[in-house]
Amino acid sequence: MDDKQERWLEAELLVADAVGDVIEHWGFRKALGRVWSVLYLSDESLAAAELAERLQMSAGSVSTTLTELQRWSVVHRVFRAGERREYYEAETDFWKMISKVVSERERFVTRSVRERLARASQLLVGARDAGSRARIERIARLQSFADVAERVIDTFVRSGRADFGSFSDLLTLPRALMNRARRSD
Amino acid sequence: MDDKQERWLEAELLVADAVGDVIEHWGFRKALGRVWSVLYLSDESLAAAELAERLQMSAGSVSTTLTELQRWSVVHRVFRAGERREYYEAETDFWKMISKVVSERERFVTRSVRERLARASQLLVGARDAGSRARIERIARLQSFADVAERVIDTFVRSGRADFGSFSDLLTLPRALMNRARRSD
DNA sequence: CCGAAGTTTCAATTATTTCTGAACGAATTG
DNA sequence: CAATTCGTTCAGAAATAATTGAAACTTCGG
Repeated sequence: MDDKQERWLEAELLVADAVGDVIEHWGFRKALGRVWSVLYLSDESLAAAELAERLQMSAGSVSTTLTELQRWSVVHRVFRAGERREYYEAETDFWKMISKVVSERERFVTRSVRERLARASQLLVGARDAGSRARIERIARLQSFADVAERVIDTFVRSGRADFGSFSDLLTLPRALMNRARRSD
Repeated sequence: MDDKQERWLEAELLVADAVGDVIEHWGFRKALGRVWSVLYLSDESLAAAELAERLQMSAGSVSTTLTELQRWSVVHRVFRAGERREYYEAETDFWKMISKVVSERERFVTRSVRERLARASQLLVGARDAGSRARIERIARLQSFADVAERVIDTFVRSGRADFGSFSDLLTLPRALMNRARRSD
């Protein structure tokens, strides 16, 4: 029945857009979620052209999106004997997806931020007055925060478990160093 | 010494931009991280004008940014007796910040996505052929994924601990329902 | 080798996000 | 109550990001 087909296409889009919105909320392009969804919902692997058709995207955009999804190990290319085109299927191990994404984001913190904090700290060495000491201390806090964050995320990626308990007071300065007006709300 | 002051300004910007980049990587505006940093590094609470000055932002943009930071409970307004202007200070309990953000993002999944998945599922009820059944099953998987995700995130927000072990095979379909070409890479 | 089919790349366009600056409003003071 | 100081808002400007469409490439069969 044709009615059935039509309903299915509507349902597919509904799901694709929902997933697209979720991952957009987590900082990715909506298209990534939409393409993954169609692949996930499909019985069999699909070629780029079919994705473009179903999601009303251009060939270029589908290509870009598939490349990115593969970079995140969230979609895989599959080989079909005798077929010229390339087919794709969705990764279904969600843990793989999460851990890949998280560790990727972690790498950024590690590499780039660390050295900038260190450089900032360098700029202040030798200063002896109270103000400077307090500033040095605060930068040091951010650095140890980066350390802890890296450890926690690392453990998370490895084991699937995370404990953020140690984060609470990492940034809070000892009373002695504080000199603030009282909070109003 | 003026040299000291200059170095400090440079260090401050270095830190602010580093933090800005991090939080940008996690899906927020860079300005949020920059403003939070300057507040965190400061001895005392600061007024909007000082933030604008130090970060070279317009008054409007500082105002918007501070409002958003407060919405996330990441910056607080403080009252200074006898002063007309409003002053701000950084929240230093990082756990508060994380949990607020995560629970906010969770809310989105809960509200909007659930009903769309349900609607998609509705569209397919009654279909008896194998293809339709498989599709219904896959949508059901996404739904239970949403359930589990919500539980895990909820626990995380409450306890600071998360265990993603249960995620691995949630989306994977039973062999019987699969009909795919073999993976090529 | 040629041509067809499929894919990637990229400059140009379009859409979206963010920021600015000026106007408005509220609060405070002389 | 006029003048001043802050803060917010918002229309338009500027900056970024995503998408298209077409050209360039790649692969493969003949």
